Amino acid sequence: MEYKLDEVDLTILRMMQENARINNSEIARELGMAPSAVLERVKKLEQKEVLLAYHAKVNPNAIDQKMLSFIFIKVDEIIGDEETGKLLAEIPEVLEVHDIAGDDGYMIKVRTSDSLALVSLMRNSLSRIQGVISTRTIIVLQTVKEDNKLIIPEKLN
Amino acid sequence: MEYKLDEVDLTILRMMQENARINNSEIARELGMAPSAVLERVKKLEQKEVLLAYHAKVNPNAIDQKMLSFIFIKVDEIIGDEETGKLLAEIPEVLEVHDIAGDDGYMIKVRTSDSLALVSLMRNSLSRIQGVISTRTIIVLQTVKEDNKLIIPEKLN
DNA sequence: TAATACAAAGAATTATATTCGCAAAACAAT
DNA sequence: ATTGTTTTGCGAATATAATTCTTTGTATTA
Repeated sequence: MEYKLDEVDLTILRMMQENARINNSEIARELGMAPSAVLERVKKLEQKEVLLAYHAKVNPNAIDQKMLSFIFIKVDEIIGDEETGKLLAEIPEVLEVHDIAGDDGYMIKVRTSDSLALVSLMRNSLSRIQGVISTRTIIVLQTVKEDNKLIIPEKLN
Repeated sequence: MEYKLDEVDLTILRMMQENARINNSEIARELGMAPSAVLERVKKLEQKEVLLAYHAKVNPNAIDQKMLSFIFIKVDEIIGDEETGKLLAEIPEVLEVHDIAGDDGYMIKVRTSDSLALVSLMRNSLSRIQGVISTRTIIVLQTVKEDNKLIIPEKLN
């Protein structure tokens, strides 16, 4: 699909990326246009799948998800090609699944309560997925930054 | 800080994580309580830093950010300890900065328009940061899943 | 130039957010 | 237990915002 975003769209995206709960009226004020027009824009951006979702960022520590790790997963390319990624994505502790170059495998981002939960996840969920040959785990000691806010340019093209 | 979240709080978190633009009235309906009470809860959750932010998820392709990579950065531990992470976090293309175990270094998540922009970022931004010894780059071919929705339990403790 | 979108404005309506006072419940201390 | 204190929710009132719809202007295209 084509996008063709103008400056108004980009401003909306910038404001909503910063605060998804901002109201249309405030965006309208900022842009100097009517709230109804902003609403139309937003709906169009959703419909064009430029705006994909609105997520509240929950503090992991508050709900006892203190451990973060990344796991590299080597996959038997003959058996599980597309399928393995989908199966990985179904695991709720797995927040991200990336198909990576080079090692014919995936890198996944996983949140668990602690290292025990991580081990059990690896034993019970990961290794039971067809095509998974080996794993290498990266433990995160501390996260300095974690907002997935993109750089939204002033103008496109 | 202490959290002490009850079932009502967890339901609110679950609903807002799924859709940050949901309105208090709908949460109230779901919970069978008054909208004003929900509002109070939400404000308290924000104040306690359980709810950290509300982000719109923007389609990277729509704004010409087609390339995703992870970079492992080895750091001279004597020079840049805490400082290096902060400097990395200041780069707008850098979406995440994680202090990782083992290699005394960081892993960062980076979005750029293309590989050229990635190279220029590494030359101009990364290597100029004090303490950065070496880098290893992981190129993402395709992302299967990327929602950072946590598992919110039915009950805590 | 006429016809066809397309986008925005503005008014009207509906829905939601927010405030506030009150009451009930939970909690703590003695 | 009982008293005092804090917390939490309710419900009504008001303010604010979302949404719908009609109209108007502006591009776009044949």
